[in-house]
Amino acid sequence: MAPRKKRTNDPEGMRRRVLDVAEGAFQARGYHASSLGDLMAAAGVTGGALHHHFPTKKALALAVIEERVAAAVQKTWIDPMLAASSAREGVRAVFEAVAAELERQGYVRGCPLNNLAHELSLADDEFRLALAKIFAGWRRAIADKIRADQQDGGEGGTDPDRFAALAVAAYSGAMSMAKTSQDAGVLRECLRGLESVHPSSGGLAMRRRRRVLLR
Amino acid sequence: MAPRKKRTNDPEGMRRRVLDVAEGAFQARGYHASSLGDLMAAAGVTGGALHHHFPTKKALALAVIEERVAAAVQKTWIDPMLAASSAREGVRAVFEAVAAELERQGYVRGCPLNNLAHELSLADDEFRLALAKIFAGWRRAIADKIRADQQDGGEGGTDPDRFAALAVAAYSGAMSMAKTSQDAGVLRECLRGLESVHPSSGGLAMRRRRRVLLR
DNA sequence: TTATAAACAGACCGGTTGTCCTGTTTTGTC
DNA sequence: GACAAAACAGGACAACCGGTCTGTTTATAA
Repeated sequence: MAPRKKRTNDPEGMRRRVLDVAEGAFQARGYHASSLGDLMAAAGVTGGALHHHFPTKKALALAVIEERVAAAVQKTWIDPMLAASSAREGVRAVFEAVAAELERQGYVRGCPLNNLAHELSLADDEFRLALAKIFAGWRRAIADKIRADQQDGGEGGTDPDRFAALAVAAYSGAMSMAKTSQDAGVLRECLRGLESVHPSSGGLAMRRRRRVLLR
Repeated sequence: MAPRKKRTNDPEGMRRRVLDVAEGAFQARGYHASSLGDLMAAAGVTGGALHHHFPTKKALALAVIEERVAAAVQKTWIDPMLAASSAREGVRAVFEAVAAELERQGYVRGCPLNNLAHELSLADDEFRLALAKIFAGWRRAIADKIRADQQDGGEGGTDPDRFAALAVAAYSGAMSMAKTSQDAGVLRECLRGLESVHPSSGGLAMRRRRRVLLR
């Protein structure tokens, strides 16, 4: 009786559990509002174990950013973009999918990347750089897709980097508003607006087209 | 000699000084990262005085949101929009002005509204509502300007609410990226993208135009 | 087995945080 | 001038935070 407690070392599992809890807490409450005590309790982890895997709170946040936030962007945006038949179709699909998912769960927690970016970018350069890297990869994926479309004969005069920047900005801003109003509708509104983006006048697109025509 | 210290009650001035400091600190470091001790020291205010004007930290933040953040949006966006010759020109002017200002000061602190919205929207419903109200007024100002343009014969098939949502989202998201990369250039990229928004196909615009043509 | 390091437990500590409370001074009113 | 209320000063405090420290248990390799 009184079965002796048996401990089983599972470093990877413990690390994963901590990251799971931290990812959720940072997303829902933010970095500063999440205490290590809360995380320890939620993950069922002692202080010694937590400190063993993540010496400081900053190290934990950095791991969340580099492993979890980056992965979330990859899964939500980059993978669907690679799989899409075109850049525009990919953007549309992601907006729709996210809006539908938010409406299904009836609650908007916001974009993980943007949430942390706002709170941590000015606090620490290491945070800022890690976050900026994810933004850059996100934009690059969209721009590359536009370029691929153009090699296939589509997307005539659209400037890839410009469209990518606008798509990411529109999504980020729309999520910000959706979070504040707790209503995913604005995502769809912004998508409709995005779909009206065409290189019809001015800018680099015009210049490019002209050059081609003069040849 | 030893001139007796004379105190002069100046409730409004003291309140203003506290709000000034709090506005700056919340913007630069965020709500949770700004302690009342820091604010008191920076404003040269004692605990008693602070507590007299703002019973809790939350009350202070609410005042910052309702008085300062709302005023900032009014000054930066709504007033220029009202003064502009058209909605598109107004949006362009604001983007350019903000980008130029950021480049002048060589530092991007981000959008006050978005900064606080991300940190506080999920923390407290009172915060969230106050912030949502400012977002709504911002979008309404732009949409109203589009409607005014349409009454003057311009902006044919542009959907006012849709364009307004996209403009606000693009600005918010662009500022988010600018803050993270500490580079205002993305603001200009997004502006160029926004300028390519025309009601040329799909959506309500298409339906409207078709209806006109069929008459 | 034995040595060796990694993995984990849990108490501990100095510093900070937001708030409250008791006084004192100033201001307005009769 | 008397008096009440507002404005302000400043200390006290309990809760909490992040980090450190020491000690124990588990896994690994010789």
